[in-house]
Amino acid sequence: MSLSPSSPVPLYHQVATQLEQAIASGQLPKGAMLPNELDLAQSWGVSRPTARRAIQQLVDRGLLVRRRGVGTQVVAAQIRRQSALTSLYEEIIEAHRTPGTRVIELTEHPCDEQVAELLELAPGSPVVHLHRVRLADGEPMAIMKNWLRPEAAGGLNAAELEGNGLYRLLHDRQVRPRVADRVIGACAASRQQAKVLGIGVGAPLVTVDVVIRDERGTCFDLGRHVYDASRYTIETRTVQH
Amino acid sequence: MSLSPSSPVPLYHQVATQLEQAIASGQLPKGAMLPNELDLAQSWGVSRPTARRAIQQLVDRGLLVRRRGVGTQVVAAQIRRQSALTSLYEEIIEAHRTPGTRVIELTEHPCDEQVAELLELAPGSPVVHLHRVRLADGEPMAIMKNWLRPEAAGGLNAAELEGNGLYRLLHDRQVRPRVADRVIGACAASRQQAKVLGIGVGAPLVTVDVVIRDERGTCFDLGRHVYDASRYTIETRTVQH
DNA sequence: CAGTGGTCTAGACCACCTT
DNA sequence: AGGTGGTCTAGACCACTGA
Repeated sequence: MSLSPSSPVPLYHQVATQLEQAIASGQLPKGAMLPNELDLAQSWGVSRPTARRAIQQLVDRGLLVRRRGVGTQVVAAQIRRQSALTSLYEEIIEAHRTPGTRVIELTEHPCDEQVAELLELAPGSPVVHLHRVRLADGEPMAIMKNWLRPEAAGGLNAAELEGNGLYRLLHDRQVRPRVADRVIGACAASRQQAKVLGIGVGAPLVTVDVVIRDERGTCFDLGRHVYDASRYTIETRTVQH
Repeated sequence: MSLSPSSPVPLYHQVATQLEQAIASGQLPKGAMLPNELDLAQSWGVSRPTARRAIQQLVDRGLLVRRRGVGTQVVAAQIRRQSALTSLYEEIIEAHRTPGTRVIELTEHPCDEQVAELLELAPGSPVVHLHRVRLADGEPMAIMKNWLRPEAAGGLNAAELEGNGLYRLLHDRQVRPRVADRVIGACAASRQQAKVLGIGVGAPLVTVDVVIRDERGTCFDLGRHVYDASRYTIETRTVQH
């Protein structure tokens, strides 16, 4: 294991990353027991708290399981990327399909009451409204509507949205999502939705309403997204502490 | 703040709990800045690492936000219970509705190949199959099918399942869920599903496939659940690190 | 520049599990 | 009894923010 103590990336994170790779590569197969903390810390050349922190990171993600008095065990080689706050755009790429976007609308206009309340703006303040259709391999897959605080979305244009995920672009503008609240449900496709997605009226859709906050705790994005249920599912992993 | 150093519940958790209550009660309103770590640690009578750990716990749940060089701020008074691994039974109670269960089937029989692989059993090994309809205020809300390892579900009977959530009963048998992988999607109600749920054929359903592992990393439960989308949504909170 | 949170270390004690 | 992970402490240094 090769660590750079002077690197800006923390030691515990370097350790965790390499440990994760050892699991993903099968070098540490499912069911394998790890050495104890002191041995690991010594072999990594770090203190016990630092070693613990690295291990804990993988425990929190469900890759390792620990039991007091027993030891640390590898649960699964599976390395599901925590879909987290990443955009659908990246998910499509990871599935080795070609993402695409059609921008239907990108306007700035006064917001209604409901949007104002959630974005913590005065009613009637200007907000950026974005309406997209997301494609995978050229076929429509999702209808995505977003309402953004203008200071976050300023200067966005349709051209760059066609080639990048929204969050990628916001990231470049120093807008970083931190907390995402989602409400996931289902509904039947309306006539309009069915037409856009190329499916039948009444076909099942997965709906996701999302509220995104930045590191200051202020909400800068509301999303109302619907997905063709035959083409998309949401995968989550929860770990009990 | 009153702490019991000799209590079996860790200090950092006692602190976190009381801090959470202060936020929930509005004593620390949304947007409020907390004192710095050293002051907090001193006022709580704990060391800085312990204070940090308590704070971090709330940061991970999205209640607090921290910025280096700036401070710690309350994000939201909202205290969404992380639906986590809890059963629908508890969720219904929290919504102040009356839960109910109809046990349709509770049998032990040889499993098919797919179930065997996921439960890590030899094909044809006996598994417990459970088929329930969940009610809220007497109205059907979800159809839940589960396949359980017999050593986990041994001795379950229909009577106790009518009055308790499955996980409550497993908990009493020392079976504790640790990692849950969920795949969430949507589908249209079949004729049979529609009849059971009292909705129209083709009505949208939320589907959840779940794989539950215990602290040893072994999978002891598979679930295939469908919910009436007009009555149920899934709420999640994700925090980016 | 002063103040904040982020990282890292060293060592102590304890609760728990296995044998 | 011996080994494991879980908790807690004390103190040091650093990176970042804002005035």
